[in-house]
Amino acid sequence: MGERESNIPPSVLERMTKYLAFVQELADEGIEWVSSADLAKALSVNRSTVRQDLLHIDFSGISRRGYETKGFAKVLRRTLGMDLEWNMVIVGAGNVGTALALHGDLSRRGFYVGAIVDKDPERIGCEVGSMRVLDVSDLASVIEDHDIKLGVIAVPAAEAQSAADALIKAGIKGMLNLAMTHIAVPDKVSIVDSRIVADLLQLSHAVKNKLNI
Amino acid sequence: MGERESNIPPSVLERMTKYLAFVQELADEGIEWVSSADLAKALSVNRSTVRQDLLHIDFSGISRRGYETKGFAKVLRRTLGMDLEWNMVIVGAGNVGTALALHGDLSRRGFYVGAIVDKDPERIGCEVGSMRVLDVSDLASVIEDHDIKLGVIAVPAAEAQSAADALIKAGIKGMLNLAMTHIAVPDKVSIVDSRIVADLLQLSHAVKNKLNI
DNA sequence: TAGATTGTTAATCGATTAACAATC
DNA sequence: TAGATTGTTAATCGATTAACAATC
Repeated sequence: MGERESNIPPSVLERMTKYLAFVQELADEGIEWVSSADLAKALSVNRSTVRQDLLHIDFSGISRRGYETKGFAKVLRRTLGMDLEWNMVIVGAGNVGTALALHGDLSRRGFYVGAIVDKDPERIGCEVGSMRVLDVSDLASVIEDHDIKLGVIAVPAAEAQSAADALIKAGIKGMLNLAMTHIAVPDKVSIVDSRIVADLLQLSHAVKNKLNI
Repeated sequence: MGERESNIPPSVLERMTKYLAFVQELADEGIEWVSSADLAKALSVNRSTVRQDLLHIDFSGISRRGYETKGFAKVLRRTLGMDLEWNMVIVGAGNVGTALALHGDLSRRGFYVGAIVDKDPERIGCEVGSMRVLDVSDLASVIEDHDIKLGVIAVPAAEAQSAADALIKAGIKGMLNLAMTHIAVPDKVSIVDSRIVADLLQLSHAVKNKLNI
Protein backbone atom coordinates (compact mmCIF):
# COMPACT_ATOMS: atom_id res chain seq x y z
CA MET A 1 0.00 0.00 0.00
CA GLY A 2 2.54 2.53 -1.20
CA GLU A 3 2.48 5.61 0.91
CA ARG A 4 5.39 6.67 -1.23
CA GLU A 5 3.38 9.14 -3.23
CA SER A 6 3.22 11.71 -0.43
CA ASN A 7 5.20 14.91 -0.69
CA ILE A 8 6.36 14.58 -4.23
CA PRO A 9 8.32 17.73 -5.21
CA PRO A 10 6.60 20.07 -7.69
CA SER A 11 9.31 19.53 -10.31
CA VAL A 12 8.60 15.79 -10.29
CA LEU A 13 4.83 16.34 -10.40
CA GLU A 14 5.25 18.59 -13.41
CA ARG A 15 7.21 15.92 -15.27
CA MET A 16 4.65 13.30 -14.29
CA THR A 17 1.90 15.21 -16.07
CA LYS A 18 4.05 14.94 -19.20
CA TYR A 19 4.75 11.25 -18.68
CA LEU A 20 1.03 10.68 -18.37
CA ALA A 21 0.16 12.59 -21.54
CA PHE A 22 2.73 10.62 -23.52
CA VAL A 23 1.99 7.20 -22.02
CA GLN A 24 -1.76 7.70 -22.43
CA GLU A 25 -1.22 8.44 -26.09
CA LEU A 26 0.81 5.24 -26.53
CA ALA A 27 -1.82 3.20 -24.68
CA ASP A 28 -4.52 4.67 -26.93
CA GLU A 29 -2.50 3.62 -29.97
CA GLY A 30 -2.36 0.08 -28.62
CA ILE A 31 1.36 0.20 -27.76
CA GLU A 32 1.85 -1.95 -24.67
CA TRP A 33 5.35 -1.20 -23.46
CA VAL A 34 7.50 1.89 -23.07
CA SER A 35 11.09 2.15 -21.80
CA SER A 36 12.61 4.90 -19.69
CA ALA A 37 14.78 5.74 -22.70
CA ASP A 38 11.71 6.24 -24.91
CA LEU A 39 10.09 8.46 -22.29
CA ALA A 40 13.28 10.45 -21.79
CA LYS A 41 13.71 11.04 -25.50
CA ALA A 42 10.10 12.08 -26.09
CA LEU A 43 10.11 14.59 -23.23
CA SER A 44 13.68 15.89 -23.45
CA VAL A 45 14.74 14.76 -20.00
CA ASN A 46 17.50 12.48 -18.77
CA ARG A 47 16.86 8.72 -18.59
CA SER A 48 18.08 8.66 -15.00
CA THR A 49 15.68 11.44 -14.10
CA VAL A 50 12.79 9.37 -15.43
CA ARG A 51 13.73 6.32 -13.40
CA GLN A 52 14.47 8.44 -10.34
CA ASP A 53 11.04 10.06 -10.65
CA LEU A 54 9.39 6.64 -10.78
CA LEU A 55 10.84 5.83 -7.36
CA HIS A 56 8.22 8.22 -6.03
CA ILE A 57 5.37 6.03 -7.21
CA ASP A 58 4.18 2.54 -6.51
CA PHE A 59 4.79 1.00 -9.91
CA SER A 60 7.46 -1.31 -11.27
CA GLY A 61 8.72 -1.95 -14.75
CA ILE A 62 10.13 -5.17 -16.11
CA SER A 63 13.73 -5.64 -17.20
CA ARG A 64 14.23 -5.67 -20.95
CA ARG A 65 10.64 -4.64 -21.57
CA GLY A 66 10.02 -1.40 -19.76
CA TYR A 67 6.72 -0.19 -18.35
CA GLU A 68 3.28 -1.46 -19.25
CA THR A 69 1.55 1.61 -20.66
CA LYS A 70 -2.01 1.09 -19.42
CA GLY A 71 -1.03 0.25 -15.86
CA PHE A 72 1.51 3.07 -15.85
CA ALA A 73 -1.09 5.61 -16.95
CA LYS A 74 -3.46 4.37 -14.26
CA VAL A 75 -0.89 4.73 -11.48
CA LEU A 76 0.14 8.17 -12.73
CA ARG A 77 -3.48 9.31 -12.73
CA ARG A 78 -3.89 8.10 -9.16
CA THR A 79 -0.62 9.65 -8.04
CA LEU A 80 -1.52 12.97 -9.61
CA GLY A 81 -4.91 12.87 -7.95
CA MET A 82 -6.69 12.55 -11.27
CA ASP A 83 -8.84 9.75 -10.00
CA LEU A 84 -10.27 12.35 -7.67
CA GLU A 85 -12.55 15.07 -8.92
CA TRP A 86 -12.13 18.58 -7.64
CA ASN A 87 -14.79 21.23 -7.65
CA MET A 88 -13.51 24.77 -7.90
CA VAL A 89 -15.07 28.15 -7.38
CA ILE A 90 -13.86 30.98 -9.55
CA VAL A 91 -13.83 34.37 -7.86
CA GLY A 92 -14.17 37.05 -10.50
CA ALA A 93 -16.43 36.79 -13.55
CA GLY A 94 -14.32 39.09 -15.74
CA ASN A 95 -12.48 37.99 -18.86
CA VAL A 96 -10.00 35.74 -17.06
CA GLY A 97 -12.58 34.05 -14.86
CA THR A 98 -14.90 33.53 -17.80
CA ALA A 99 -12.14 32.11 -20.00
CA LEU A 100 -11.22 29.63 -17.28
CA ALA A 101 -14.83 28.65 -16.62
CA LEU A 102 -15.35 27.87 -20.29
CA HIS A 103 -12.06 26.04 -20.72
CA GLY A 104 -12.89 22.40 -21.40
CA ASP A 105 -9.35 21.08 -20.95
CA LEU A 106 -9.59 21.55 -17.19
CA SER A 107 -12.67 19.43 -16.57
CA ARG A 108 -11.12 16.75 -18.76
CA ARG A 109 -8.42 16.60 -16.09
CA GLY A 110 -10.83 16.40 -13.18
CA PHE A 111 -10.97 20.07 -12.27
CA TYR A 112 -14.59 21.14 -12.45
CA VAL A 113 -15.84 24.67 -12.13
CA GLY A 114 -18.61 24.24 -9.56
CA ALA A 115 -19.45 27.93 -9.30
CA ILE A 116 -18.37 31.39 -10.33
CA VAL A 117 -18.87 34.41 -8.10
CA ASP A 118 -18.37 38.14 -8.37
CA LYS A 119 -18.97 41.19 -6.19
CA ASP A 120 -20.25 43.43 -8.96
CA PRO A 121 -24.09 43.57 -8.91
CA GLU A 122 -24.04 44.10 -12.69
CA ARG A 123 -22.38 40.73 -13.15
CA ILE A 124 -24.24 38.74 -10.52
CA GLY A 125 -26.97 36.74 -12.23
CA CYS A 126 -25.33 36.84 -15.67
CA GLU A 127 -24.74 33.58 -17.47
CA VAL A 128 -21.30 32.08 -18.02
CA GLY A 129 -21.69 28.95 -20.10
CA SER A 130 -24.36 26.99 -18.28
CA MET A 131 -23.72 28.70 -14.95
CA ARG A 132 -25.09 31.79 -13.36
CA VAL A 133 -22.72 34.22 -11.62
CA LEU A 134 -23.37 34.12 -7.87
CA ASP A 135 -22.81 36.72 -5.16
CA VAL A 136 -19.37 36.60 -3.54
CA SER A 137 -21.00 37.28 -0.18
CA ASP A 138 -22.69 33.87 -0.42
CA LEU A 139 -19.32 32.09 -0.75
CA ALA A 140 -19.67 30.00 2.41
CA SER A 141 -22.92 28.38 1.30
CA VAL A 142 -21.73 28.07 -2.31
CA ILE A 143 -18.67 26.15 -1.15
CA GLU A 144 -20.74 23.88 1.05
CA ASP A 145 -23.49 23.26 -1.50
CA HIS A 146 -21.07 22.32 -4.29
CA ASP A 147 -18.53 20.44 -2.14
CA ILE A 148 -15.82 22.87 -3.25
CA LYS A 149 -12.25 22.53 -1.96
CA LEU A 150 -10.34 24.78 -4.37
CA GLY A 151 -10.72 28.43 -5.30
CA VAL A 152 -9.32 30.38 -8.22
CA ILE A 153 -8.59 34.06 -7.80
CA ALA A 154 -9.38 35.80 -11.08
CA VAL A 155 -9.84 39.39 -9.95
CA PRO A 156 -7.63 42.46 -10.55
CA ALA A 157 -4.43 42.64 -8.50
CA ALA A 158 -5.81 45.30 -6.19
CA GLU A 159 -8.70 43.08 -5.11
CA ALA A 160 -6.80 39.80 -4.89
CA GLN A 161 -6.07 39.87 -1.16
CA SER A 162 -9.66 40.58 -0.18
CA ALA A 163 -10.88 37.85 -2.55
CA ALA A 164 -8.46 35.45 -0.85
CA ASP A 165 -9.65 36.54 2.58
CA ALA A 166 -13.24 35.89 1.58
CA LEU A 167 -12.33 32.41 0.33
CA ILE A 168 -10.44 31.60 3.52
CA LYS A 169 -13.29 32.82 5.69
CA ALA A 170 -15.66 30.62 3.70
CA GLY A 171 -13.50 27.58 4.45
CA ILE A 172 -11.57 26.99 1.23
CA LYS A 173 -8.69 24.47 1.38
CA GLY A 174 -6.50 25.67 -1.47
CA MET A 175 -6.23 28.55 -3.92
CA LEU A 176 -4.76 29.22 -7.32
CA ASN A 177 -3.84 32.88 -7.65
CA LEU A 178 -4.13 34.17 -11.20
CA ALA A 179 -3.86 37.80 -10.10
CA MET A 180 -0.49 39.36 -10.72
CA THR A 181 0.34 40.10 -7.12
CA HIS A 182 1.48 38.38 -3.96
CA ILE A 183 -1.16 37.09 -1.54
CA ALA A 184 -0.64 36.28 2.13
CA VAL A 185 -2.47 33.23 3.54
CA PRO A 186 -2.42 31.26 6.81
CA ASP A 187 -0.50 27.95 6.89
CA LYS A 188 -3.58 25.77 6.89
CA VAL A 189 -4.52 26.99 3.41
CA SER A 190 -2.43 26.08 0.36
CA ILE A 191 -1.78 28.65 -2.34
CA VAL A 192 -0.04 28.44 -5.69
CA ASP A 193 0.76 31.55 -7.68
CA SER A 194 0.22 31.51 -11.39
CA ARG A 195 3.48 32.55 -12.97
CA ILE A 196 2.36 34.14 -16.19
CA VAL A 197 4.30 37.34 -15.64
CA ALA A 198 7.35 35.43 -14.44
CA ASP A 199 6.97 33.21 -17.50
CA LEU A 200 6.86 36.22 -19.80
CA LEU A 201 9.87 37.78 -18.09
CA GLN A 202 11.81 34.54 -18.39
CA LEU A 203 10.89 34.45 -22.05
CA SER A 204 11.80 38.07 -22.76
CA HIS A 205 15.05 37.60 -20.88
CA ALA A 206 15.96 34.60 -23.02
CA VAL A 207 15.06 36.43 -26.21
CA LYS A 208 16.94 39.52 -25.07
CA ASN A 209 20.10 37.49 -24.54
CA LYS A 210 19.71 35.69 -27.86
CA LEU A 211 19.26 38.94 -29.75
CA ASN A 212 22.00 40.68 -27.74
CA ILE A 213 19.73 43.59 -26.85
CA MET B 1 29.23 48.04 -17.30
CA GLY B 2 27.78 45.03 -15.54
CA GLU B 3 27.41 42.17 -17.94
CA ARG B 4 26.46 40.29 -14.83
CA GLU B 5 22.77 40.26 -15.64
CA SER B 6 23.09 37.64 -18.36
CA ASN B 7 21.77 34.14 -17.76
CA ILE B 8 20.01 34.75 -14.52
CA PRO B 9 18.24 31.53 -13.42
CA PRO B 10 14.43 31.56 -13.63
CA SER B 11 14.08 31.09 -9.87
CA VAL B 12 16.05 34.29 -9.29
CA LEU B 13 14.10 36.19 -11.96
CA GLU B 14 10.86 35.15 -10.31
CA ARG B 15 12.01 36.49 -6.95
CA MET B 16 13.21 39.69 -8.60
CA THR B 17 9.70 40.45 -9.83
CA LYS B 18 8.62 40.28 -6.20
CA TYR B 19 11.50 42.45 -4.98
CA LEU B 20 10.52 45.02 -7.58
CA ALA B 21 6.84 45.06 -6.61
CA PHE B 22 7.74 45.56 -2.94
CA VAL B 23 10.52 48.09 -3.47
CA GLN B 24 8.40 50.10 -5.90
CA GLU B 25 5.69 50.32 -3.28
CA LEU B 26 8.15 51.60 -0.68
CA ALA B 27 9.55 54.14 -3.14
CA ASP B 28 6.03 55.35 -3.89
CA GLU B 29 5.42 55.81 -0.17
CA GLY B 30 8.54 57.95 0.04
CA ILE B 31 10.59 55.37 1.96
CA GLU B 32 14.20 55.76 0.85
CA TRP B 33 16.00 52.73 2.22
CA VAL B 34 15.30 49.02 2.54
CA SER B 35 17.49 46.32 4.08
CA SER B 36 17.91 42.74 2.91
CA ALA B 37 16.23 41.67 6.17
CA ASP B 38 13.15 43.80 5.39
CA LEU B 39 12.92 42.36 1.89
CA ALA B 40 13.38 38.81 3.14
CA LYS B 41 10.68 39.22 5.77
CA ALA B 42 8.15 40.79 3.40
CA LEU B 43 8.58 38.08 0.77
CA SER B 44 9.12 35.03 2.98
CA VAL B 45 12.59 34.23 1.71
CA ASN B 46 15.96 33.89 3.43
CA ARG B 47 18.09 37.02 3.96
CA SER B 48 21.05 35.27 2.39
CA THR B 49 19.01 34.39 -0.65
CA VAL B 50 18.15 38.05 -1.13
CA ARG B 51 21.80 39.14 -0.97
CA GLN B 52 22.89 36.23 -3.14
CA ASP B 53 20.28 37.19 -5.74
CA LEU B 54 21.57 40.75 -5.78
CA LEU B 55 25.01 39.48 -6.84
CA HIS B 56 23.39 38.89 -10.22
CA ILE B 57 22.73 42.58 -10.75
CA ASP B 58 24.82 45.68 -11.00
CA PHE B 59 23.67 47.46 -7.86
CA SER B 60 25.25 47.95 -4.47
CA GLY B 61 23.79 48.70 -1.09
CA ILE B 62 25.42 50.66 1.71
CA SER B 63 26.42 49.15 5.04
CA ARG B 64 24.10 49.97 7.93
CA ARG B 65 21.58 51.53 5.58
CA GLY B 66 20.59 48.98 3.00
CA TYR B 67 19.46 49.66 -0.55
CA GLU B 68 18.19 52.94 -1.94
CA THR B 69 14.66 52.09 -3.06
CA LYS B 70 14.35 54.27 -6.17
CA GLY B 71 17.68 53.23 -7.65
CA PHE B 72 17.03 49.62 -6.72
CA ALA B 73 13.68 49.64 -8.51
CA LYS B 74 15.29 51.19 -11.55
CA VAL B 75 18.02 48.56 -11.78
CA LEU B 76 15.50 45.76 -11.23
CA ARG B 77 13.33 47.10 -14.03
CA ARG B 78 16.33 47.19 -16.34
CA THR B 79 17.51 43.73 -15.32
CA LEU B 80 14.07 42.27 -15.84
CA GLY B 81 13.89 43.90 -19.24
CA MET B 82 11.07 46.18 -18.15
CA ASP B 83 12.76 49.19 -19.65
CA LEU B 84 12.20 47.41 -22.94
CA GLU B 85 8.78 47.14 -24.45
CA TRP B 86 7.71 43.91 -26.05
CA ASN B 87 5.02 43.58 -28.64
CA MET B 88 3.23 40.27 -28.62
CA VAL B 89 0.91 38.57 -31.04
CA ILE B 90 -1.81 36.38 -29.59
CA VAL B 91 -2.68 33.37 -31.70
CA GLY B 92 -6.26 32.37 -30.96
CA ALA B 93 -9.11 34.84 -30.38
CA GLY B 94 -11.13 32.52 -28.15
CA ASN B 95 -11.85 33.12 -24.49
CA VAL B 96 -8.26 32.73 -23.35
CA GLY B 97 -6.78 34.90 -26.08
CA THR B 98 -9.42 37.56 -25.54
CA ALA B 99 -8.93 37.58 -21.78
CA LEU B 100 -5.19 38.04 -22.22
CA ALA B 101 -5.63 40.77 -24.84
CA LEU B 102 -7.88 42.75 -22.51
CA HIS B 103 -5.71 42.24 -19.43
CA GLY B 104 -4.32 45.62 -18.48
CA ASP B 105 -1.76 44.31 -15.96
CA LEU B 106 0.42 43.00 -18.78
CA SER B 107 0.86 46.25 -20.69
CA ARG B 108 1.61 47.93 -17.38
CA ARG B 109 4.64 45.63 -17.27
CA GLY B 110 5.77 46.38 -20.80
CA PHE B 111 4.12 43.48 -22.59
CA TYR B 112 1.88 44.94 -25.26
CA VAL B 113 -0.56 43.00 -27.36
CA GLY B 114 0.33 44.24 -30.85
CA ALA B 115 -2.05 41.97 -32.68
CA ILE B 116 -4.41 39.05 -32.27
CA VAL B 117 -4.93 36.47 -35.01
CA ASP B 118 -7.17 33.48 -35.58
CA LYS B 119 -7.76 30.97 -38.35
CA ASP B 120 -11.55 30.89 -38.01
CA PRO B 121 -13.16 33.10 -40.73
CA GLU B 122 -16.02 33.79 -38.32
CA ARG B 123 -13.64 35.40 -35.88
CA ILE B 124 -11.38 37.24 -38.32
CA GLY B 125 -12.44 40.86 -38.46
CA CYS B 126 -14.19 40.81 -35.07
CA GLU B 127 -13.21 43.40 -32.50
CA VAL B 128 -11.29 42.57 -29.35
CA GLY B 129 -10.94 45.73 -27.31
CA SER B 130 -9.62 48.27 -29.76
CA MET B 131 -8.12 45.63 -32.04
CA ARG B 132 -9.44 43.71 -34.97
CA VAL B 133 -8.79 39.98 -35.22
CA LEU B 134 -6.41 39.33 -38.14
CA ASP B 135 -5.92 36.27 -40.32
CA VAL B 136 -3.34 33.80 -39.02
CA SER B 137 -2.10 33.30 -42.58
CA ASP B 138 -0.90 36.92 -42.56
CA LEU B 139 1.32 36.28 -39.52
CA ALA B 140 4.60 37.11 -41.27
CA SER B 141 3.50 40.60 -42.27
CA VAL B 142 1.70 41.16 -38.95
CA ILE B 143 4.91 40.38 -37.08
CA GLU B 144 6.95 42.66 -39.27
CA ASP B 145 4.46 45.54 -39.26
CA HIS B 146 4.11 45.60 -35.49
CA ASP B 147 7.74 44.80 -34.63
CA ILE B 148 6.63 41.70 -32.76
CA LYS B 149 9.16 39.42 -31.08
CA LEU B 150 6.93 37.30 -28.82
CA GLY B 151 3.93 35.10 -29.55
CA VAL B 152 1.31 33.68 -27.21
CA ILE B 153 -0.33 30.40 -28.08
CA ALA B 154 -3.95 30.57 -26.94
CA VAL B 155 -5.54 27.85 -29.05
CA PRO B 156 -6.90 24.42 -28.05
CA ALA B 157 -4.31 21.74 -27.27
CA ALA B 158 -4.90 19.93 -30.57
CA GLU B 159 -3.99 23.01 -32.60
CA ALA B 160 -1.08 24.21 -30.48
CA GLN B 161 1.72 22.63 -32.48
CA SER B 162 0.49 23.99 -35.82
CA ALA B 163 0.03 27.44 -34.26
CA ALA B 164 3.62 27.25 -33.03
CA ASP B 165 4.84 26.14 -36.45
CA ALA B 166 3.07 29.10 -38.06
CA LEU B 167 4.70 31.49 -35.56
CA ILE B 168 8.15 30.00 -36.15
CA LYS B 169 7.74 30.19 -39.91
CA ALA B 170 6.73 33.84 -39.55
CA GLY B 171 9.97 34.55 -37.68
CA ILE B 172 8.91 34.77 -34.02
CA LYS B 173 11.73 34.83 -31.43
CA GLY B 174 9.93 33.46 -28.39
CA MET B 175 6.63 31.88 -27.43
CA LEU B 176 4.49 31.51 -24.35
CA ASN B 177 2.43 28.34 -24.58
CA LEU B 178 -0.90 28.61 -22.78
CA ALA B 179 -2.25 25.44 -24.40
CA MET B 180 -2.25 22.44 -22.15
CA THR B 181 0.10 20.32 -24.21
CA HIS B 182 3.78 19.97 -25.04
CA ILE B 183 5.13 21.82 -28.07
CA ALA B 184 8.37 21.02 -29.93
CA VAL B 185 10.42 23.96 -31.20
CA PRO B 186 13.87 24.42 -32.76
CA ASP B 187 16.70 25.67 -30.54
CA LYS B 188 16.77 29.16 -32.02
CA VAL B 189 13.28 29.86 -30.69
CA SER B 190 12.59 30.16 -26.95
CA ILE B 191 9.47 28.66 -25.46
CA VAL B 192 8.00 28.74 -21.97
CA ASP B 193 5.08 26.54 -21.03
CA SER B 194 2.35 27.99 -18.90
CA ARG B 195 1.96 25.71 -15.92
CA ILE B 196 -1.66 26.17 -14.98
CA VAL B 197 -2.42 22.44 -14.98
CA ALA B 198 0.80 21.67 -13.15
CA ASP B 199 -0.12 24.43 -10.69
CA LEU B 200 -3.57 22.95 -10.12
CA LEU B 201 -2.11 19.48 -9.66
CA GLN B 202 0.44 20.79 -7.19
CA LEU B 203 -2.38 22.50 -5.35
CA SER B 204 -4.68 19.48 -5.31
CA HIS B 205 -1.78 17.31 -4.21
CA ALA B 206 -1.06 19.61 -1.28
CA VAL B 207 -4.73 19.73 -0.29
CA LYS B 208 -5.05 15.96 -0.67
CA ASN B 209 -2.17 15.41 1.73
CA LYS B 210 -3.52 17.96 4.19
CA LEU B 211 -6.96 16.37 4.21
CA ASN B 212 -5.53 12.83 4.22
CA ILE B 213 -7.58 11.78 1.22
C1' DT C 1 34.39 53.84 18.52
C1' DA C 2 30.64 50.37 18.46
C1' DG C 3 27.43 48.17 15.98
C1' DA C 4 24.62 47.14 12.09
C1' DT C 5 24.39 45.63 7.46
C1' DT C 6 26.57 44.70 3.33
C1' DG C 7 29.29 41.55 -0.12
C1' DT C 8 31.33 37.26 -0.49
C1' DT C 9 33.10 32.90 0.70
C1' DA C 10 32.03 28.43 2.72
C1' DA C 11 28.68 24.79 4.13
C1' DT C 12 24.50 22.53 3.43
C1' DC C 13 20.84 20.82 1.11
C1' DG C 14 18.28 18.94 -2.69
C1' DA C 15 17.82 17.71 -7.42
C1' DT C 16 19.90 15.86 -11.47
C1' DT C 17 22.95 12.73 -13.74
C1' DA C 18 26.01 8.71 -13.92
C1' DA C 19 27.17 4.07 -12.88
C1' DC C 20 26.31 -0.57 -12.11
C1' DA C 21 24.60 -4.77 -9.98
C1' DA C 22 20.19 -7.28 -10.24
C1' DT C 23 16.98 -9.35 -13.29
C1' DC C 24 14.25 -10.78 -16.89
C1' DT D 1 23.42 -17.83 -22.20
C1' DA D 2 23.90 -12.97 -23.71
C1' DG D 3 22.20 -8.67 -23.60
C1' DA D 4 18.99 -5.07 -22.59
C1' DT D 5 16.65 -2.49 -19.18
C1' DT D 6 15.30 -1.93 -14.66
C1' DG D 7 15.97 -0.24 -9.57
C1' DT D 8 19.14 1.79 -6.64
C1' DT D 9 23.32 3.63 -4.97
C1' DA D 10 26.97 7.01 -5.74
C1' DA D 11 28.73 11.31 -7.93
C1' DT D 12 27.89 15.71 -9.63
C1' DC D 13 25.84 19.86 -10.05
C1' DG D 14 23.32 23.92 -8.69
C1' DA D 15 20.65 26.48 -5.49
C1' DT D 16 19.86 27.78 -0.79
C1' DT D 17 21.48 28.95 3.70
C1' DA D 18 25.06 30.15 7.07
C1' DA D 19 29.06 32.57 8.50
C1' DC D 20 32.01 36.32 8.72
C1' DA D 21 35.31 39.84 7.36
C1' DA D 22 34.82 44.45 5.25
C1' DT D 23 32.70 48.81 5.72
C1' DC D 24 29.96 52.56 6.67
